Amino acid sequence: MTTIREIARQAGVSVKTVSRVINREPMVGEATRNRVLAIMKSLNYVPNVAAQRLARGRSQVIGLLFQNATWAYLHDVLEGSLSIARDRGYSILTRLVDVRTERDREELLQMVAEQRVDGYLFTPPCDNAPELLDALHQRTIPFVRLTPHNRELPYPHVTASDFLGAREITDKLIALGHRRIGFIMGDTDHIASHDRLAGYRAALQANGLSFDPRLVLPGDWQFKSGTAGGAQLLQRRPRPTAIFASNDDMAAGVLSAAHRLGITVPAELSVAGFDDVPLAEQVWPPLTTVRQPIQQIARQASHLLIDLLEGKTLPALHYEFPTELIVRESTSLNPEAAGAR
Amino acid sequence: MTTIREIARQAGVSVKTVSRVINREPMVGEATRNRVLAIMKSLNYVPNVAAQRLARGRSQVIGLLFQNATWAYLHDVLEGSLSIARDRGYSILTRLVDVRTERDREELLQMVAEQRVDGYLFTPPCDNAPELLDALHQRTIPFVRLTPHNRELPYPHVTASDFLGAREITDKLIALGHRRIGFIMGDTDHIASHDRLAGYRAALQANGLSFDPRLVLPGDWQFKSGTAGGAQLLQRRPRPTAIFASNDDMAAGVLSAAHRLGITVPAELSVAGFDDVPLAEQVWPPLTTVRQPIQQIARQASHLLIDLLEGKTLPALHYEFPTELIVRESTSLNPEAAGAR
DNA sequence: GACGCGCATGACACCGGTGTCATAATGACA
DNA sequence: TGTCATTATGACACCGGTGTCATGCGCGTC
Repeated sequence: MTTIREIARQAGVSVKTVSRVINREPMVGEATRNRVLAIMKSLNYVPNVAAQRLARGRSQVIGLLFQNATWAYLHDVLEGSLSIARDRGYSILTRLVDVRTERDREELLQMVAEQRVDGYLFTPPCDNAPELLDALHQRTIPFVRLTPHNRELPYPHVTASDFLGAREITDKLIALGHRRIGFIMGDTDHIASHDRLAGYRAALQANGLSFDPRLVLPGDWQFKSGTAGGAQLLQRRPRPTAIFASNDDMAAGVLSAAHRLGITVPAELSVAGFDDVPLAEQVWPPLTTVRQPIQQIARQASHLLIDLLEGKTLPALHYEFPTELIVRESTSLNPEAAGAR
Repeated sequence: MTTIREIARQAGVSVKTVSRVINREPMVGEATRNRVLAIMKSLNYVPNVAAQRLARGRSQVIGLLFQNATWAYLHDVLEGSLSIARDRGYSILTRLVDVRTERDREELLQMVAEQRVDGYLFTPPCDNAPELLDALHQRTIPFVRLTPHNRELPYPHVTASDFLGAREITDKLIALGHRRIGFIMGDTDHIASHDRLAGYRAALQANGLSFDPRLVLPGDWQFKSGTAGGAQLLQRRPRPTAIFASNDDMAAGVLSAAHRLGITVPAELSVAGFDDVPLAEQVWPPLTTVRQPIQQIARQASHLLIDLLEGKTLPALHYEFPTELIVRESTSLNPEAAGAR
């Protein structure tokens, strides 16, 4: 492996000058720079990052934390953050953690002490540990949360507009003539659950429909809670003609429940989800849902984190991106409404 | 941050002795070791990995490469490799690459030159680049492939027994009385596709059934090719009473095709998949499939890679793990056979 | 009592960069 | 022509560990 000293020797300059060229520092003469660059290229030189890290006292590594996020979500997060990190000279260290355990929380702090990572990107549900966030903040370890559970904390985060997305898809169901629309909630300690419920309620109200609490069932984002909630809602009399589940996994559960009860979708029941994960297209019938711009969110979050790592101050703490309504075959005109016309 | 010198000073020993304690080297007196450990603990000392890496000339980081693997797969790979890496003092650097591009291939080599990573774990389809593997081998950069496309190359890999798994699930369908069993293949330049087909054929032969090439359709692992292949198979007369798709995504596609044609599963058609991804449980009806021990494979691969990194030679190049048959509701007795009894 | 040996420890160079500060060269300006 | 700011460059310590080799010591052996 060729070193900076070898380059310096061949170029007839000091190692510091080579270092300046490597780091694109301004105070280097045009001719010198070109000479050094040429030699670096001819020798196939690449700087040793371990040495850079030691000398700089920074690792230029971002820790990306996740636990059990859906994998489509993780994919988009990786895709987005890796591209930004690469552009800005950082690496991504993926870490599977359980922030509820003291052990993992300790380890995250230690990773920084060891100079393995400089800062963290949190994906849900990892961000759901205020004591950890406080500890990080106290040690001035930068971090950014993506689509966090809790939006009240005074720490930076980037998210999608759950409220508007939910309102839009509920509006759509209402526009299709549905009046009795079931709702299955996400995990209650995830703020998005409440926002999506609020969006649902806002749409009802805006359309002059009354909110019926019996049509709202709890869930936990998992497929099984969709099956259970769906089965329960479909026993209500009069039966809801549409069900909006707070995510696609649960919506797929609703489809299963409907199949099991012999109820055809969308003829007898419209089903809507949220997130637009690949599953949404792979169930029968494909789900009408709401797409979140996860890659965009991840890119923005990465930029923010790197800005923080480089000592900049952020113009704002919280960033919100709009969602997109995706209409597929799991929803249709309410037959009752069609008949009443 | 406290350094090794501070520890040495307080313990009244040389930095080298502290270094020995840190690295659990043998030649340290019992009393000295305990004294040093106590001081390290009291000062909350953690060694600086950047310094270690520089001094040792190794990064203790494993690059985990992937492209568009299914995310359940990636999850298990991460879960498995992270746990081993953690135990053995390594980190995992996740990397999204497209090995077909010269640029990404260059970058992988550069990452090693920069001492960012010491070796690589390849997940499909990333391993499908012989020129890259050769280049790595030539530079003696260790790597291990997980469930690789090509098993002929003389490089280490860990995989599951596609052949046996496919034979077992086909056996199961035959045991249920099916005689006309459609088959949808995976991507043909993936060796697993051929192994699964071979398993299917072996089961037919072992049961005295003749192989009918008209019942075998091409596919590419994607959901859509399952839809297409399923639709085509279901137009054959006499119609197959069962379809074995080479992975769960395509099997889900077959389910969709059946739904669209009004064919009920499993009453009129049994459907089987392969891989047991979460999707398998989330479609209707839940899929009978074959589970690969991905976490186990990932753990084994990580061990092998770290052994290589630490200069050991492997007892064998290729490792194969058995699969597990998972029976769910997408398969049932062949009604024709039941009637014929 | 001299010798050899195994164990415990330390001195010191070294890994390959970066940061700080000094210095030389150049040009503008009084 | 002297002064001073500006630009370009270099010397050298330093980051925080590890590897190599030398050394000291206690003890069994002849």
